[in-house]
Amino acid sequence: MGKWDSNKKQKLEALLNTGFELFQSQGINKTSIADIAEKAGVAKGTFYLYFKDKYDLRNRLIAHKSSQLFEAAYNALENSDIDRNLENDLIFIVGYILDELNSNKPLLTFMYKDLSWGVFKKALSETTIDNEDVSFKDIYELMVKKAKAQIHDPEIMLFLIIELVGATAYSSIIYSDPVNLDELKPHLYDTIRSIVRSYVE
Amino acid sequence: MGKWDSNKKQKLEALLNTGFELFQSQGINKTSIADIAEKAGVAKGTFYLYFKDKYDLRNRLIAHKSSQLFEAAYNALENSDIDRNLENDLIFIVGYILDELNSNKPLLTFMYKDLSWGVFKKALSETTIDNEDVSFKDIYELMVKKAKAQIHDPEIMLFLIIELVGATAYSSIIYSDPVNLDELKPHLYDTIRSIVRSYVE
Amino acid sequence: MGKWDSNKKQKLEALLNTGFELFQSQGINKTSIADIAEKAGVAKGTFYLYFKDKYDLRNRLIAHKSSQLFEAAYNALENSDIDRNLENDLIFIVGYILDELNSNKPLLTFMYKDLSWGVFKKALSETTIDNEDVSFKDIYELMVKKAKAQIHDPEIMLFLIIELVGATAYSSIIYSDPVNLDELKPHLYDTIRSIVRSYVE
Amino acid sequence: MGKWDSNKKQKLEALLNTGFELFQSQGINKTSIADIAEKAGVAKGTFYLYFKDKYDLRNRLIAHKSSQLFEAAYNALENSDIDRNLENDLIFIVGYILDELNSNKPLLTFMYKDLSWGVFKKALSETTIDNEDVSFKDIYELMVKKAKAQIHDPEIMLFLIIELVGATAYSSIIYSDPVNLDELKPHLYDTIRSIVRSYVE
DNA sequence: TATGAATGAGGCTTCATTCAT
DNA sequence: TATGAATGAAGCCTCATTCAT
Repeated sequence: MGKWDSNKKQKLEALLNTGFELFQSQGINKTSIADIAEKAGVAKGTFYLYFKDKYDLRNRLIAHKSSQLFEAAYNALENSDIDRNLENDLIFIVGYILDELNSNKPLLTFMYKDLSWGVFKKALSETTIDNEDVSFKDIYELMVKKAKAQIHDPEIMLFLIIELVGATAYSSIIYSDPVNLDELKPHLYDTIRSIVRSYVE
Repeated sequence: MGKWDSNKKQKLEALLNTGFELFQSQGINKTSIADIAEKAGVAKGTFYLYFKDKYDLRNRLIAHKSSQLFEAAYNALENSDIDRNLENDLIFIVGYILDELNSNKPLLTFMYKDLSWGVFKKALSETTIDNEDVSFKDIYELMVKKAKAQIHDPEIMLFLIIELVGATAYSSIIYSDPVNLDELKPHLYDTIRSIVRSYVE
Repeated sequence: MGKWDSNKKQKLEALLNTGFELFQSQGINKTSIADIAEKAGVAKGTFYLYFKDKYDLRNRLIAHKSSQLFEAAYNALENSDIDRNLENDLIFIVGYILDELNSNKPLLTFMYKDLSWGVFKKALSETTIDNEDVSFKDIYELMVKKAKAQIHDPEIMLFLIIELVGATAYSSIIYSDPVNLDELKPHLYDTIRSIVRSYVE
Repeated sequence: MGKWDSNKKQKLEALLNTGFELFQSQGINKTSIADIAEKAGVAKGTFYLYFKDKYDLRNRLIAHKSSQLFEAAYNALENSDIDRNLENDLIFIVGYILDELNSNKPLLTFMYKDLSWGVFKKALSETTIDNEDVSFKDIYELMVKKAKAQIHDPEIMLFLIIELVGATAYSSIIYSDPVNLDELKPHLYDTIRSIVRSYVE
């Protein structure tokens, strides 16, 4: 990789990092492209060489960060010594992600706003930098396949779980409303178990 | 009521209606206060006599519209001949609201963005214009009380159901992703039944 | 005086007092008529029954306050035991007013902005509430007449002194630039004495 | 100098000139940034690339114009054949400036409003474009040094003279109150001579 | 006299985007 | 690729003033 290319990559990295920082801390509406460019140390015009507009940047960031989160959760699962089965695996992953978001509320806020299943699915299919061969989608498929029992409609099952967790977690973590995360967890885990069981043939 | 008071009420109504229309059709970001005022036939300054800013208007509209929706759903339930019990009642209400939102997608879009459980709870406590004595909160409490079995943590149960339905419905109705509403319904109803059952003591 | 009239007078008083307060604390540009009316406890429209606009109110206040200041200075002079002659009298009055303004900087700021000799002369001719027969103009004329020597062009002499004192005092009291009030005083007094002497025939 | 730099300078010049014109003719309160930009032939946003707000522009203009005025007065003095000494020099300069302001009342109005000794001192230290090495401050110091007698507190002496002249000139030129400029001059000159003499050791 | 809702012109400022360099 | 001056539309909001009551 020539010096030129690495320089180019540096600017892209700087824009991504700065964008993430600012979106997290101030929200996307209050972050201007001028802010991002200045803080990233590049000219305003340069921004447009890499992104269509700030929403383009945001979408890329959401996909990337979600993907990273699932990746980390899965790695933790692999290194854990819990009793492995579909229910437990899903709950471990949910728990990991909830704890992560709870300790990084700006990240939660950033990811949640305008988050759509579409963006999400894209993120789940995305292969992360560290593990270039496997996406969470692949992993989930594997988990389903390995399950002792047959699961019907696994995608819808995942959809229900993710939306349920996402929506309740946001309210719980950000507003502690109607209960805080620790109080929410048992309810959530019970519900997830119910959902999984109802998809077992 | 003096000539002024009625005039005042008219302007307020005009602003509310116009705001709702424009937020629905263009989204809040692309709707300017100037647009609202002009279309409502009042001066720009008049807007500020009634609302702090456009987010204030939006919050009031969301609360109002949500409240109306629940009210209508409950009225329909009362006039229906289904076998009445907590599970059936909740599913009827969810179904009614989903159909309503499915046939009025702009309303769904409008209500869902930045919808928080907090705003929602406020809406649920709000007494509608038509039925000045009862809020959905009251109704829900009654439904719980009437249930044959004891329900523990009814508020959390409602929270789980509402967030689950809200999040999945949005994706399903707006993007038909991962499935369309008709395909989603049975999954959703099963899940709701599971949830309710797990809260029965 | 009927209740009606006294009520009327009360509103006027309230507007004058509130206007003075707000002009002093925030400046005239940042004070709106709405502010004044609200704080004075009257309706906005009422303001226009008493004043043409806020500049009208300001001019009346400046004239009134200046007049009061000179009145107070003169009263102090009368009760003092200094060696009475034109030079000493003027310096006493100047000193009194400077000390007053130094301890009430908002008053100085308020009076100085846009203060014109025209407004001032009007103020000097105004008879104050407490002493309804005599204005400072009368007093000054008396002082000049009583002087042992003849003074030519007494009005111009007063003009020079007032403008000199006003302009230097403002800079000195507000900014301590180029020197603070205590350092300025001897210079000012010397200059005033020089001026007076040059008007003695 | 690149094409851009020269372009930049042109825009700045245009804004300065237009701002001066409009402030002079309409006053700063009635001059909007939109007016200035439009008349200068630049976009409204461009204004903000050069100035923080219109008061920033005004301050820069006052400093610049004052500086120019003193420069011109000093040049005239150098080319005159009066009997040179501190008193005469100062009176020559005062006279020159008074005549200048008398024949350019809008300039006087513009410079006088909110003029502070602070702004002024800055202007006096400013080196003008034409004569890049010498400021009026330097010149004044030279004049004082060259004086046959020792002058104590020369800065305060200048302060007294400038404030006296400024304040009286304004009233006299703009309102002919209490006398017009020609009538005022001898009084002013006498007073200046008195002041100077009182600072001679 | 007194009110205060309504007006709507007009100010300030931001910022995404372009384009000449 | 990279720059950043310039643009100008667009937004928000304030506020003096009017006028029906």
